[in-house]
Amino acid sequence: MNIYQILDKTHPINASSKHKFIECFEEVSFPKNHLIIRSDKVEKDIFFIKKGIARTFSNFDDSEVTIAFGEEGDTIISLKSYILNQKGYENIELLEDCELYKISTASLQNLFATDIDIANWGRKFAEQELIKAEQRFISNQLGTATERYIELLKKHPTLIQRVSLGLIASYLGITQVSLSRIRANIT
Amino acid sequence: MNIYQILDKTHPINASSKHKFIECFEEVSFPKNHLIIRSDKVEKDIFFIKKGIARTFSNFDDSEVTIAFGEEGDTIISLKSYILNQKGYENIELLEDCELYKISTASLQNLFATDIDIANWGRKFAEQELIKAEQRFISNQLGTATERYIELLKKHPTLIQRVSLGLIASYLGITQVSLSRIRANIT
DNA sequence: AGAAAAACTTAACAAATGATAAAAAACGAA
DNA sequence: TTCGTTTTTTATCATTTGTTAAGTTTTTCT
Repeated sequence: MNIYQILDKTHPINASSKHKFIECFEEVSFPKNHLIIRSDKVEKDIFFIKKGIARTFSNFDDSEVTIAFGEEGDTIISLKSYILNQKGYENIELLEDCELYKISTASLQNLFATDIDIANWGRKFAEQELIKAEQRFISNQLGTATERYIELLKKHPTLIQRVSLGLIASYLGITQVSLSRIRANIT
Repeated sequence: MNIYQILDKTHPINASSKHKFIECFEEVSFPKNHLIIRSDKVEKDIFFIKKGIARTFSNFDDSEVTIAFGEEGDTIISLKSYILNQKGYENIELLEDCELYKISTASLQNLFATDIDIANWGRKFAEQELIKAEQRFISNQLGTATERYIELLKKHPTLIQRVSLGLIASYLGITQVSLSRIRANIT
């Protein structure tokens, strides 16, 4: 998915603003297993996935939560770095070799402050992420792990082939062993 | 909390834009138990709480999830109406007699399209809600209901006095009976 | 104040999930 | 391919949370 499609997906931008915007991006590649965002750092860049898949997760004590998976067109971002310029709670690792579009938060802030079309793009971007976050929250509060797993299968059927069971389980908020048991029961 | 404080809390706006912005608000009052946002409607307005407390919840089948409580300075909003102009999944009821500031989404869209300062205010607003949503999600995935209850007590000590146990339980994702048992165990 | 309604607690049993361990299957590198 | 590693399954037992029901306390209304 190229950068034009990625930006347009969020919000249309007029041609001259879009040109200015796209000039700030750089294409980069990283290998599988690369830890691209670290929770102990204020991250200076955000990324969009051209090709590949990533996992956002958070560590506390000895346990780990998978917050999200990102596929082509999705964003790799430390929210607390991007929004508050603070150390985040997210780590993001690449689950495959990835091709990414990179832009610095400094460039973004500058574009937001000077171009109303891009400012509204930034607003739409946050709003769409917010909708996703709330839907995710509601579906995790409702129903059993079995229901959530079946819903995930329906919504992201390809994900199960690309990602290990343990990570899916951590995304669903259960242990890998529980998920294996659930799979045995629904077939 | 007045409308100046509420708007500034999110993002500073220059004086003339702020004046234009505030002119679009209207003060309204509603009694306790009023259902101000309904999930079966596209809502045309959003509200900020001057005085009082509200609860956002979602119904599916026969169960109900409390998504959030809103106190003074917080927003009463159907995200899907505001962002996508679609019917939402949220109901919002007032838990006390409330004084509110009201603005139409149409006015907001108009302000966003024409004033870069207000567009960036809208961006910051969505971003801050996003941070809250993600923190909430992470803390609900981690640890036991007991830990989440203790965390809530620390973060919002006044809430427990203003809101019934059943609603707190539904916020924590457990039943009222379970929460009562938890309270009996931690004292 | 007194009656009715709502909120909260307690208890017993059921269901879902966690923890641990061991075995089987799938995957990857030499 | 083959050996070693990782992933997945299966099983057992412990813990947490849900369900139902009954009883107590608190709040609300007249």
